[in-house]
Amino acid sequence: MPELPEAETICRTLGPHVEGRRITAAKFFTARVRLGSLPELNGRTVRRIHRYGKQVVADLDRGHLVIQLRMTGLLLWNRSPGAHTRAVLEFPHGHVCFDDIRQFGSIRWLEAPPDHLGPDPLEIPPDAFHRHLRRHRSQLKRLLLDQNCLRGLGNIYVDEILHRARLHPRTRTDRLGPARTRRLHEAMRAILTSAIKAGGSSISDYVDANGRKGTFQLQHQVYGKAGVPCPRCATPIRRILASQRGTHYCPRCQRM
DNA sequence: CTTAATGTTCCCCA
DNA sequence: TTGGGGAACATTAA
Repeated sequence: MPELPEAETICRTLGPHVEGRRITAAKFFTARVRLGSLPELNGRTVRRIHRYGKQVVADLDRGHLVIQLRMTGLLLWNRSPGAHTRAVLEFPHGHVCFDDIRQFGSIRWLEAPPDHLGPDPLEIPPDAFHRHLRRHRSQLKRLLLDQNCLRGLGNIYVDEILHRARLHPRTRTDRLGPARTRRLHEAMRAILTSAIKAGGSSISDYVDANGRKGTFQLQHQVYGKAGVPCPRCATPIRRILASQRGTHYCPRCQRM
């Protein structure tokens, strides 16, 4: 579920509950949720909650807990554990449940903070973004989804960003000129900041750490809207497969 | 019963 | 070496 705006929203809603607090117990209910070996967490203090791309990172007094939410992961403050609860972190004043229906998510421990992925879409300047994309010659959608190229974008937001930028998902990145890259950069910033402001997109079951849904799905222009008239030109939105993902775009506004 | 789902990794081929 | 296709992971809902 979480892409950059959802991960950001989870951090903003979870941070105030646990930052500066001491972990009193860590419980894991499935083997696959732990990626690698974790040190003793009991007694460790959570210094800060922040995101790295789509991942939620808890800085501890030593080391970092990195939580990959993948498709269905959720971090929930003070909710009773259920059938899909894979791990629980306990504090003196409450607990965090890591719920994950599909079990693709994971929790791992790193001595040093993660730094292996591409730049953050909200931090990269327009000119660097242009040079960055020009270095590859793949389909635009594929490249934007590649976390090694850019960290944080996922299927929903790439479709929304490409529609706003009026770019076809199969555009070759090596044929993007400065004007179109600039448009893409502007669209990326605009969509992501609006989505964060709206608390993310709740399509199926995403909620923030307090259990609240986001509202950005109400502003979606193309994602999940195959056959619906394009808000800009009324041409029916088309759904194709690009980079193995369902891809929604306007065949008239977004030409190659 | 089949298909698709907000993600990532790995294997294979050109 | 680079890019792209497909499978795999596990679960639910339409």
